[in-house]
Amino acid sequence: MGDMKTTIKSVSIDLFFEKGYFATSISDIARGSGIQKASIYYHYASKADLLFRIMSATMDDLTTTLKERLAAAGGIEVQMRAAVRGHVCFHLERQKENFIANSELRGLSAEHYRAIVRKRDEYESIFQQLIHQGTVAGVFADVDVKILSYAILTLCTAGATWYNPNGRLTVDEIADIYENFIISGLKQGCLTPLPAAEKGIFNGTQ
Amino acid sequence: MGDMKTTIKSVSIDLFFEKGYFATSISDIARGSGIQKASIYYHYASKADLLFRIMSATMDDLTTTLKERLAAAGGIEVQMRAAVRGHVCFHLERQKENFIANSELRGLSAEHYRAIVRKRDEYESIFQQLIHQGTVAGVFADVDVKILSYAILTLCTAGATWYNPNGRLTVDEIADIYENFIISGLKQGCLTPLPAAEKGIFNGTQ
DNA sequence: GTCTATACGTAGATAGAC
DNA sequence: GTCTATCTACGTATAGAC
Repeated sequence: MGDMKTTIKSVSIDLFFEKGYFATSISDIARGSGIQKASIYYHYASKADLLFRIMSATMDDLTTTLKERLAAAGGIEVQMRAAVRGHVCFHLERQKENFIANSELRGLSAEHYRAIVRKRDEYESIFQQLIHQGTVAGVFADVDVKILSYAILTLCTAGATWYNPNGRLTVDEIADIYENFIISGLKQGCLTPLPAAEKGIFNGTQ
Repeated sequence: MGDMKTTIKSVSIDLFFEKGYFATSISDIARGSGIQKASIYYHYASKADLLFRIMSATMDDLTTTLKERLAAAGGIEVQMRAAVRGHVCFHLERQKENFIANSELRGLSAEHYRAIVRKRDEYESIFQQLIHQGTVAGVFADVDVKILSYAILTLCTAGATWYNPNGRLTVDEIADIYENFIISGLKQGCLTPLPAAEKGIFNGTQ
């Protein structure tokens, strides 16, 4: 946090989150950082460069966190719970960067855009593998993998839009709610009974 | 579609969706409409005025659609299914306007912002009432009404981000998937057994 | 209703002194 | 590393002719 390069990045995150990338000017960032706007260009090549570095670091950390959590979890349901919890917590704890990473893709150049989308796709594919394995194993209902992965991820990601750090619930409490909601949605226990062989018993409903 | 005022609005929806509100200039809109940029101001007071009219009309239509669907449905689960289906279909069928309405709030003036948020709150409260009624009646598990309403709405809304009209699935197929996922998530049949008095039987799982 | 012309501000970025 | 000064381009919006 000490050096100016870090300060500029930190100020940019705050401003991009509050006002949006396009509405934030280099002058705004300079003012927030306590320097003249020309000095920004000593540390960063352009405004788009700043945006890309923020997004790129966020995506890298997100995937690293997920892989760590999955390595420590065994069994498909437990892994999916860990993945969902990790996704929610990461997005709420680093709300601003995640909000930016999900809403300012249009500020990127073509190459940078591709780089970020590649990272996002890699992250999504981990969730898709988990869902696929769960359906094959009969732990989850026979759901559409692609649509459900988008649903689960955007659902949790949206938390970064409305989350209030001073609000009624803690990050862990919100993660609990999402975890149960999503696992129930994947199992669909009250809608379609799972094969008797898998569950041992039929679900009474329906 | 015949008059210039409608053309300008339609072109603006396309451009705001593709490039974003801030990245779209009045010159872009004029070029797309086949007139000079000064002529835009004969029809609309400002760029922000255009944005507000697009958002406002979209929100009004959204709420009207929901109320119509609910009036035709009986029973809490059936009503929730109708509400979810309506929300999904509206967002996919009018993808561009809905994407704009959910991502460009920062382009609005303070008063216009308040007006749109008021409309959104009214819409959300209908969902919150449904969830609350469902939990009281025991049709749904004892879930957190606020968080679940945000979850359900943002989940479906996000469809407008990734939906491809030429993609693998139809709007109705996607609506089916979302409906089952959400109803399962609200019932949580495979996680927490509902009160025996309400269901008549216990759910076998757990 | 649509045009041409233009006012006026501010944007991102660079040059070169210190 | 940070500054002052400046370039160049483009933004929204208006004035006034037709």
